[in-house]
Amino acid sequence: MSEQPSTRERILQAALAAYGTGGYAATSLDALADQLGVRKQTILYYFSSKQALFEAVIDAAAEDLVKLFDAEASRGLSGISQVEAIVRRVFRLAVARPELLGLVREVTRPGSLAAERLGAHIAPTFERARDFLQREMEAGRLRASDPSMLLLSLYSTVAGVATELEVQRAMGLSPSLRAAVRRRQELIRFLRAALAPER
Amino acid sequence: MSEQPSTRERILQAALAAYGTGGYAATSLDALADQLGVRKQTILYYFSSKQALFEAVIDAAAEDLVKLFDAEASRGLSGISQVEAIVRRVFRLAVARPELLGLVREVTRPGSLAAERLGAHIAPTFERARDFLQREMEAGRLRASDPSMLLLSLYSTVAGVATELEVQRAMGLSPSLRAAVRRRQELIRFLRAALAPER
DNA sequence: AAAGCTCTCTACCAATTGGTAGAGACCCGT
DNA sequence: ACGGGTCTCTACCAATTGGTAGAGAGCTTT
Repeated sequence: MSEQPSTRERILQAALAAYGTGGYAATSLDALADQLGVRKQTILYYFSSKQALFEAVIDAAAEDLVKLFDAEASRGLSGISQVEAIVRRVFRLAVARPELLGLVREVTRPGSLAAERLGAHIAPTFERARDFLQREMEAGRLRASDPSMLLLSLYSTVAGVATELEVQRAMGLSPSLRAAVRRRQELIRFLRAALAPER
Repeated sequence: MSEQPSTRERILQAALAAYGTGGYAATSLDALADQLGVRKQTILYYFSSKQALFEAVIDAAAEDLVKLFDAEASRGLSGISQVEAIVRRVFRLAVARPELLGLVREVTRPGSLAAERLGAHIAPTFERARDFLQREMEAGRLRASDPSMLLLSLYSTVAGVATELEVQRAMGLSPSLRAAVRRRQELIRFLRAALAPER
């Protein structure tokens, strides 16, 4: 007997999907309500304004993301193995819930008012990741470089390969699941080469 | 005596900037017109609808991008040097015209109607890039891998590092110009490591 | 000077937007 | 039976949206 999600939860999920794919501005409350089989005023009962809904969506998404990464990071792997585990996790996420990464893209738009909000949630996780990279570099298990910068490169590469479906289509890459798996393997080879310490 | 841009050109430029940063849906014709000191109907005189303006913006942006890359690619460098030259070029572009890369992001949204249009413009350049990578791999000047996939990784990494300003801020990276230069150097080291053929 | 073309404007419009006010239905403990 | 939450609804509203119709100003051509 699976508990059915509350109306509030359903609204959050639908809004996350819509904002994460179509974008915030392009998603009207009416459209959202229609899709849920509910009146717009029901949404405004749970969330006092469109902006408030957006913020709630960001909070929910951030919580999911942080939980996911922290779970993966706490397994205590080392060096490239840990990076590889995270990459696999992100790819699984990109397949299962593409709208989550899409929302991050939406929020990190230049001038976005919501970027700070997401940043505040994720900052601790970033810091731990950076510290991890630094430790591993010092221990000689990763190629030495600027950890912040490396983290940015990793984020860009993984998020891009995982989410840029249209670009992949334009490049003639198949959007099938099997192809995505191959893509992940190629990416991991790419990252291994970039991260392996020099001998 | 520098020729001043025509009204049509000014509209295109302003629309490119607005769509490339705030996004298509979030930019109204009225806002655009205000910013240009012109009435909305003037815009609709040159471009029959908002959608038509968007398409014209995409065409103009694609032309700029293709011209830029082709110029850089025709210098006949080889292997990593060529990749490095492109990366430098993209960074210069990200500083000088951030809205151009922002527009690419906007257009490559999932489900975007305009993605095909941009793709059609850029496809030949992609193909040439892929052929280049393949040749260089066969010649042993780049690490062997899937050229399409490598191209996607390169695009994601470079575009991300060059454009994800909010993410960089969240990671505690300074947005100053000097910091951007260091960032580019770190990225090039990262890519060199990833691309260098195995010895 | 008249006709025609290019360009920007004023005046509107119907549809959609986010949001307010408040009624009614359901469920709970008393 | 009843009063008080909790929830979803109908009814509206002012502002903004993309878009139409057409006048008029300034050219150039005849």
